[in-house]
Amino acid sequence: MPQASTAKVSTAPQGNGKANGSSDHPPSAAASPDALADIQKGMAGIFADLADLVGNPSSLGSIYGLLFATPEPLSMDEIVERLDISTGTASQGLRRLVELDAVVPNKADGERVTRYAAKLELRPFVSMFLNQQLMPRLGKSSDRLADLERALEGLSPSDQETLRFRIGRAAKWHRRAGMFLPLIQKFLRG
Amino acid sequence: MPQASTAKVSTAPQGNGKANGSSDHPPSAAASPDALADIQKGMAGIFADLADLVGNPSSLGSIYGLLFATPEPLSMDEIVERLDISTGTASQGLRRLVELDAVVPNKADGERVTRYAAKLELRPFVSMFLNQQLMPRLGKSSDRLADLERALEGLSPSDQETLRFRIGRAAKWHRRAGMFLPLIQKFLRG
DNA sequence: GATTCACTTCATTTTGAATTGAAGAATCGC
DNA sequence: GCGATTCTTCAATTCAAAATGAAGTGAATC
Repeated sequence: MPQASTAKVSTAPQGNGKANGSSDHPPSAAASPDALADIQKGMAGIFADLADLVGNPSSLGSIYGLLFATPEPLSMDEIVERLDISTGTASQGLRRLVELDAVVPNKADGERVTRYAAKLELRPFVSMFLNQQLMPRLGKSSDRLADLERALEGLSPSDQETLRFRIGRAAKWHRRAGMFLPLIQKFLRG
Repeated sequence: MPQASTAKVSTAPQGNGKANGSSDHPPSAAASPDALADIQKGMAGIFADLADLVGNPSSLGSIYGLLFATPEPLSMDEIVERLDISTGTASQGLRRLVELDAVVPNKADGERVTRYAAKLELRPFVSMFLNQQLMPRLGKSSDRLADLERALEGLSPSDQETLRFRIGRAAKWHRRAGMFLPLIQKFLRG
């Protein structure tokens, strides 16, 4: 049972959220105590689950989710505060997200802090998963399968026959997968 | 770094492997000390990695891999011995594999033990992954997204506009994914 | 119906990834 | 330069999933 992630994702609804610099809409028709914070929390949770589904630390997802649901860019400190994570996690997570091109850092002119915004395209996320997680692993298994096929030599003829067939079968699936992934990428692009 | 799994998968190449009941080919042209055991070990490793790639305990993969590379069905004890895992792990792993229809149990007539053989079709494996791991999670996220969309009410008009757009975008990707998975299944079938 | 053997269950332990947080580095304004 | 502020690093900690193994269950044999 893969646990719905993130018992946290900020429990604290303290004062008003919305710590962003510029904008300052008159709170106008604000309904719930802080509806925006709730939505941000929700998004953080959703993306946290998604992240660990594809084998990434869920904090990565939380951070991205928060930014995705935040109109204005956030500083690292704001992220730390809202998600209630450590500075270390935030720092590393942001670095990774920037590498993945899922988040854009922005050190504005006279500012001291760097602020981060989510790129709204999710494609990089997906294709990063395909390229960095699936492809390399598939490649490695294929190589290993090839090694095994070579090792068949030293087998009794009957075992040799059986295993050659079976290894061939496994290899066939690897080939299929290897053909599909690029195909999926193309589909995502279209 | 997801560690290439399974430092074990049986280190011990003790005496002769091949503990299977019936067959007993004259070892004929046996080259390496025990080539069959090596291949089995290799397969166990490959499938262990694959298993944890898709979020299953790697022991599941080891067991399946071993059976996949074993001409004759194996008893639980033989599996425990060859993979050097505990009876508990083997018992639970086999149960799961049988549920997944990846392995067939066979309590032969006058025998006391149940012997297990790998089903060679890998399709069940793949489609199980799609159906039991991906689909449900995607469904859950979709629901959660819908909830968030409803929560937009209590937002300032400008935030509302921004977030409606963004949530819509996330939802679009979910829909795409939801369309693709069945499509992949069909491809696997063909 | 007692004994043996095959298997299951589950409380405990192990393990390894994720997280923390404080110390150090870097950067900026003065 | 100096101090203040932001960010990075990494050894130590936490935590949950996986593995263990011994006690329990059940079935087959005599």
